[in-house]
Amino acid sequence: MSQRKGASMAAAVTSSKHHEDQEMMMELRRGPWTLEEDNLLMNYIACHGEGRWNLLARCSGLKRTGKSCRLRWLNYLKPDIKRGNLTPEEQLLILELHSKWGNRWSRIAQHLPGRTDNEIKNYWRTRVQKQARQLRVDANSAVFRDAVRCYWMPRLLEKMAATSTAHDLHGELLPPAPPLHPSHVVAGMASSSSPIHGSHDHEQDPTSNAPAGSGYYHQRYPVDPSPSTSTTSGSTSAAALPPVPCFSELSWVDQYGYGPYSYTTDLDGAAGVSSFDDDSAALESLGLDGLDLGPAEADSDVLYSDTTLLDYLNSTCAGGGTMMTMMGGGVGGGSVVHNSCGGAMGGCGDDVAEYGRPTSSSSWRTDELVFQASARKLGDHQHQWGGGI
DNA sequence: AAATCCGACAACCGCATCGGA
DNA sequence: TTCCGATGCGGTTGTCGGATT
Repeated sequence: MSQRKGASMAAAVTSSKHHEDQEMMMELRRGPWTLEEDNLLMNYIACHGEGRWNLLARCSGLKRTGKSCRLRWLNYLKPDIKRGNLTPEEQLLILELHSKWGNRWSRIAQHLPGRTDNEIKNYWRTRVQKQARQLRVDANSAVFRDAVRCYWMPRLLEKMAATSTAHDLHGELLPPAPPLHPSHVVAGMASSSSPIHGSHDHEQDPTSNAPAGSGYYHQRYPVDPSPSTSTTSGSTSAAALPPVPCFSELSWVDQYGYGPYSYTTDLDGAAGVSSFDDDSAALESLGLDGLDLGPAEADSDVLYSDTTLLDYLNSTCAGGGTMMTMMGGGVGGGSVVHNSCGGAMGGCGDDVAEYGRPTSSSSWRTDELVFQASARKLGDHQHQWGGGI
């Protein structure tokens, strides 16, 4: 435990006026929750309901603070918590809402049923801010947000469109594991005091067979695979998301030909479409979907030369400008985002070597390189983020 | 094979706000 | 009006497993 925490604990203890409080503080458990603790908490809430967390902490037999109990419940045990990777729709929504509200995680979370503010916050910090760090720009800067809009968001839109047309959403995005609500665990839970580290359990591919002894994975991540029975808060389907103009309405993507890569036809001509389609298929095969860049492939640099990816970026951003106009109108309530991306992206090809790491490095992800190159270019233009607040 | 690094996320902390006495 | 406990929010840290060296 860190010195900071140790000091804070000590300070809390010494500031306590009563020996009882001191004793209680000394006995307080911290760190990962055990199965038994989860069991206790769920049982208590099942009987008494949520709220009055300090009372709960005192009466439930848990040696935890009310705060800790509340957090455990809200972020982990609550029945409608949705587990698993964020869908492209959700990622897009987060990017857009964050552009409007900033770090108002709880407010953003309200628009993503089943997702917690903590989860969204972590997503932002681990995925989005990572990109910003690599670019050496502030994640809240206009430059970075433009880059997100011109590269990232179109990618997510493509992914969404591809997913909606090529797959059953539920088959693609939902873990097929049978639903098992935490409350189901209460009765049949095996006695165990071993620490639980959910972050590692659920990092496993939900679609893969759970390894032996990983039953808690299913206990942790109750998902209702049936659209007909899913509730708004518990569903993972895109349809369950609140109606957000543009982003959640995939229909216009198809309607306007903004489905997977088709819009490049108008912008780059037939010659560009061919190689582009090849790349898109390959990109798809790698699982590159916006920020969720797939694992680095040993031959990825061979498959996707910078030139081809930059063509892709040029196409995407040029189209993205148009798309952003639509986005700005839909989401921002009428503000129009000018097509700055197409121009800004015009010379990206020359900048990859300048800004990116050597492409011979297998650990370097070409997508990131292109993303950063695009962001650098955008830095020359300093366009303001278009989504109205 | 071992050591180290890194990504991801659960959990904790401090502060702000709310609401009742 | 003030006090105080409960709750909510956002920032930060600790820990783990996997990837890399």
